[in-house]
Formats: sequence, C-alpha cells, structure tokens
Amino acid sequence: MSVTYELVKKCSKTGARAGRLHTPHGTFDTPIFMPVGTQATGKAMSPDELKDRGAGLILSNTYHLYLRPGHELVAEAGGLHKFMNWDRGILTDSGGFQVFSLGALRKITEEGVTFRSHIDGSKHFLSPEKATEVQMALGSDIIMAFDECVPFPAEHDYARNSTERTTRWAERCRQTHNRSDQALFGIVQGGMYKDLRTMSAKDLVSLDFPGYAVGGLSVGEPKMLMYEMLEHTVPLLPERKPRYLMGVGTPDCLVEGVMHGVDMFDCVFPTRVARNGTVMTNWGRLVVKNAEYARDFRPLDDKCSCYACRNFSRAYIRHLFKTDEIFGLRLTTIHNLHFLLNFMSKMRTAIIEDRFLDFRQEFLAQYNR
RNA sequence: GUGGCUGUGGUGAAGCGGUCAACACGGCGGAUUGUGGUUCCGUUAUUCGAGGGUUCGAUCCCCUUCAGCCACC
Repeated sequence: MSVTYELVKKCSKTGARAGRLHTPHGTFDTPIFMPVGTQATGKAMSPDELKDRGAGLILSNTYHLYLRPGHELVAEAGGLHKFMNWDRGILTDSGGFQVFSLGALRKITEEGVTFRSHIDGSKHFLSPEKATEVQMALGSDIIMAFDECVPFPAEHDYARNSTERTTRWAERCRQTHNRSDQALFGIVQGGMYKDLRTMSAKDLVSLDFPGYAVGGLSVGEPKMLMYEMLEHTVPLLPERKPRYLMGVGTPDCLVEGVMHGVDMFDCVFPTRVARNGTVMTNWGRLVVKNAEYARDFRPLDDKCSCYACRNFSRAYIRHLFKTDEIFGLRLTTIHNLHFLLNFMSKMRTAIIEDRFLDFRQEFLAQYNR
C-alpha cells in the first residue's frame, strides 16, 4: 500500500495517539495539521516557507484545479508536486465539499453533481469517476472519495439517503482508482445521527480503504455536538489506519479531535484568518489590526519563536494591515502556521510522554476562544 | 476693491420648509472550521461654516459675517 499508518504510542487515558504516516513523498509525524493550499499554493507562502514551519502534507483541491488551470494541464506539467515545486505530501480534496458549498448552483443525482462554476458560471459535471480521474491526473499522495457533505441541520431521511449514496459513490471511486502510488481515503458521513454514522463507518470499513476521514462536521453545528459525533464515530474506524477529521483547525477543536483519536486535520482557518488580521496566541485569538495595538510594540506572542515574533511588533504588523501591504498578511500567516504546527508537535510529545490530558487541561485553561 | 459661485460627518457627496440628514468610501468592532488576500454583519453627523431673523417648525427662506474658488478692475 502506498500510504500506511504506523502507531507509535497510545495515550493511556484517552483515545489520543501518536504515529507516523508513510507516503510516497515522505514520512510524517501524526497527529498532523495539513495547511490548505487550495489552488496549488499555500497562500502567501513559498514551499520553502511552508517547510520552514514544518509542514509535511498540504491540502489542495480538485474542484479548483479542475476549473483552473485544468487537471490535464497539471498532468502535462508533470503532476501537482512538480507543478508547484512541493516535494512533500499532498492530499487533494475530492470537490465534494466545494460542490456542497455552491448551494443553489448545483444539482445532485445518483450519477453525480451538475454545477455551475463560481468563476464564469459555466456548467460542469462531477461524478465519483470524474473526481477520481482528476485526482489521479493531479498525482497527489492521498486522494479523497467524492462524497456529499450532509448540511446542518438535516432531516434524518435526507441524511440517510445522502449517506447511503456517499457510500455507493465511495465504491465507484474505488472501482475507478488505479494508481498504486496514491491512496484513496473513504469519508464517513451520517450528519448528526449516531445510527447513520455507525452505518456509514461500517459500510466504508468493509470496502477496506487505506485511510478514513470523518466528514460532515464543523459545518455550523455546536461544538459539543461535533465532539459527541467524534466520540461516537472514531472508535468505529480501524486502529491500524489513519483517521482524518476534515475541515477542523481551531486549537480547541484540534485538542478535542486528537483526544478522540484523530490523526490528521486540515483547515483554511489559520491562514484565512491570518489574511484578515487575526492571529492565534497561547492566550487566545488576537485581532492585531484592532486599534488597541496601534502603539503596542510587543511581538504577537512573546512565547513564540517564529520569524514574525522574533522580528516585528504588533504595531508594525497592524500598520501593514492598515496600509494594505502584503507583507502584513505574510507575517500573520507565518505566525499562525508556526503556532499551529508547533501546537501539533507539542501534542504529539505530550502523547508520547503520556501526559496528554494534563497538556490539554493546561492549554484550555490558557487559551480562551 | 467689484461681481459671481460654493461652504453638509474623516473623505466624496445627496437632500432643500415638516418623523431617526440618503448613499459610497474610510474608521471602529464582530464573524469566518474539507472555496473565497474574500465576503458578511453591526456601528459610525443631537447636526448641516458662524451669528441673528422669518416661521408652529429651518440644513433648506432673509440679513450680517467668515472662509475658499473663479472673473474683472
């Protein structure tokens, strides 16, 4: 198998686990946070800058690359790794979530999804087969099954039909997939219904994917409900395979995810919020563009050792935001990625030293919001 | 010096006798979780250059004054 999971250490008190993920482009420590580079670039960051923060896998996107520049072009360039000059791991999302986000612009049938491009309104069709073909052309290390993300809230009937279809689609993705140097992960759906989560997990596990994602969470439901779903769903997944919680990236959610046994995460949150002038610190969120920092000459986070914190003040970074200088959002992006990747590595160390619960408690006591 | 025009929030401006002075930008604050260097939400002029008058009521009419711009001497 092209992608395998190696369990290194299990927490004695929670479901948390430390491991290693072996991929065709290297081995990466888990739990891992994968920065999002939707359009074949980690926004505002060069590949070297991503590596300097310790990024291992990054996430890119089928929907976006299919529309622009087109997967054939990427294949012609020699694949996504070569095209964007990234020699570590790449995971591509199938486009299911994007199509879900398009709302009124799309129509779902058993065959697939007809949708209109958010760029020019042109009509397109994405199916399990097509999404898999596109991802094979891109050549990412991990590709995702084409799923339908159940919205929140959703009626039980709707969620059941959708979840069953996602499983049928997963089987079609598996039938289509034939690249031995990449792994296809299945995605558990089921909305906020435990019986459907159980059904989805069981059906997908029987299809024997090399890894499993928990999808359909962090779609607007209360955090407690998300944690409840995680606690229910993760134990249904095979222990010897990686588990990936899609779309989660705030520090508090990451700790909870890790505690419940999740190995992989991705989220636009740290980078998007950075681009809008907000950073994460050991004490919680800090909106550096706010007026209260105009004369604050301290670093973003005095406990942080990142390039931005070592060299620049809140007042300076705020000034860059106020004047729309691109260097400002580069600094906050550097900081947020450093913060989050460092945070993941601290969690991993805590698991290995079997003090994860204490770590979690200390962190949550300090970090508000 | 004479004639004309203009003076509304941080900016550009609408209104022109009658509820809370339109809108845009900016500012301030919030949101943002498998798309969006994006988008969304809230808020931001007890006051219309100043003073006086007419009127039940004036940013809007009248008088005085100040300031800016233009033209002429």
